[in-house]
Amino acid sequence: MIEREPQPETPENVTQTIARLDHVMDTLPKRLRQCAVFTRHHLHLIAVSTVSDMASASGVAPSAYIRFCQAVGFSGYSEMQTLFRAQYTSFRPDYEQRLAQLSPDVSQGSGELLAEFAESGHQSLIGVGNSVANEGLARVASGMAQARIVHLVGLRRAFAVVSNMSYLLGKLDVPAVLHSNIGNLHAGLVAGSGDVMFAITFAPFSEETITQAHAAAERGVTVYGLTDADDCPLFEFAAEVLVVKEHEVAGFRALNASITLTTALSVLVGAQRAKT
Amino acid sequence: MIEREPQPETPENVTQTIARLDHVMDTLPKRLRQCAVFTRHHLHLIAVSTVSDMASASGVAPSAYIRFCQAVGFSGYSEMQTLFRAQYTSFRPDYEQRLAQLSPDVSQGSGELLAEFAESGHQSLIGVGNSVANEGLARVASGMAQARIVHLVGLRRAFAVVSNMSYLLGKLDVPAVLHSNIGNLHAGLVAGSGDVMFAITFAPFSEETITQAHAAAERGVTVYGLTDADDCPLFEFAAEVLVVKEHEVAGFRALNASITLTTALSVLVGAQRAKT
DNA sequence: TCCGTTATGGAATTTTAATTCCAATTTCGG
DNA sequence: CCGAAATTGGAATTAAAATTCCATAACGGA
Repeated sequence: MIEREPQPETPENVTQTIARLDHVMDTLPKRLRQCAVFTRHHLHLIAVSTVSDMASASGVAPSAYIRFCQAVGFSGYSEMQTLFRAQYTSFRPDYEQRLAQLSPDVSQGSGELLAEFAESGHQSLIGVGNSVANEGLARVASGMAQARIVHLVGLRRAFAVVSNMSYLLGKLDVPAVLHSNIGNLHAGLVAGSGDVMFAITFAPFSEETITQAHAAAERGVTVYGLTDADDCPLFEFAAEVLVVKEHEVAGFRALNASITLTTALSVLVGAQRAKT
Repeated sequence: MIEREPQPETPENVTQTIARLDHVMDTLPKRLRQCAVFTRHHLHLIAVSTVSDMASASGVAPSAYIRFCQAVGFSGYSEMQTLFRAQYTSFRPDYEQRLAQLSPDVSQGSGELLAEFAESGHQSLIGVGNSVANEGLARVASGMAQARIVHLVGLRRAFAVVSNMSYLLGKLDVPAVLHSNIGNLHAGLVAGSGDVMFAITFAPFSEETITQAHAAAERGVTVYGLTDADDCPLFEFAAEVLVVKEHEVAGFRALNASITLTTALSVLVGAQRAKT
């Protein structure tokens, strides 16, 4: 028998899996490539689907899908699924330990840490493509597109996210105001009829942000929100609240999901506005 | 046989499930209550776990866990799990459609766009882990850790990135100043001996940022940089320049790589500083 | 304490999913 | 247009998970 390519090693995390996927993509036969293409765009489904689900979604027989898993370096579907499920169960025993040894020896760990954050970013992004947020996104976008002015509110961790939105919306000629609390301008009072507010707050929720959003809502301003927890006070008065789940490393939550979602949102708003 | 309580109806969504959980909580016997308590706090695990997983996590036998599911109104664990999985696969009905339009690339829907950006994020992150920047990262981190004050400079697209660094460094007790150009403060002139500047600029490079960084460098301040192109002017006078390649969608570059890299950097600086 | 009732854990069973195997089909070099 | 090699779908098998059953234990009222 002809010597096969050096047997690929089992991917150990999402990052490696994606890398290998991209790598083998071109070398696979038709059906297996279908699996690769579909899977690449629906990574988040792996954790909650059976082989048959993934196979039929890929337009392929279950046996083919398993062959695909093997081509990517796993022993079968179960092994691959375990890897993608791990992110939800990530109170993994060794996780806290690993991070505990983070501070003792930092110099050695700089590459390691970066890789951890990259991995964490991948995991955050996997969650972003699906779920409820999708549907609400279109509604929020069209609401914002019709606004006279969009008020952006977000403090602390959320500030970077609204900064980015502010930049993007500006570039797209969408009238937007980035509210910082410099100079005590109170967004809730500045906003007027026909305006829309987009407020971002992550747990533990910023009092200031909530207050401003609430004030705006009471003045009849449509408030949209983005948060990372189901018990966010924004739900009480916002017209729509988007939810992202960010993965975290060593207590530092990533921003990948939030930034990606809000970037897409901004572009949607810009596009919708340009049309009118 | 004595009339049992009116048989609870099957919850149809997560909201109803939670409601019923809270409702029956007090009426359940010991073991089943354990299930309720654990499950209430780990709802997200249901979609990706087996009965045995949930049972042992609740400290209970599998059969008990199933009885618990029935007490909540489901026919068994499978039915409950299906409900929780649905939220990840809510667009599953049109799987077949998707399959059809798979190979020719996406037509723009809001969901599709989001998926594009998520994809773009993955690609950016892949680059971050293995690039050359790795090695420089440790040097930049230790340089920043020894600084009296860290000056953060970045405009336009880069502003969101420095905002985030500012937040993180603050949380980590690293003295850092976020320079905006509000009030015409010129970072290059404020920075003094023993300070370090971290400047971020992406192509096309911000004149303002370059000027400020240059001025600082001339005054003897160590300048570190982050950019996305090899011809960045920062290379001329910065002590070290990190490079990230951001992927782009429809002309909008992502920020995933930059944010991930700078987050890791910030944490490294914080950790190193805490040690001394 | 005793008895009837309810609750519990684990073994036995059923159901469903994962994987392997193989015959049929396609692909490609000559 | 033929034959070898690779690829594929589906049937057969194996593995695993879900559910039921039952003997035992715990509980609560007389």
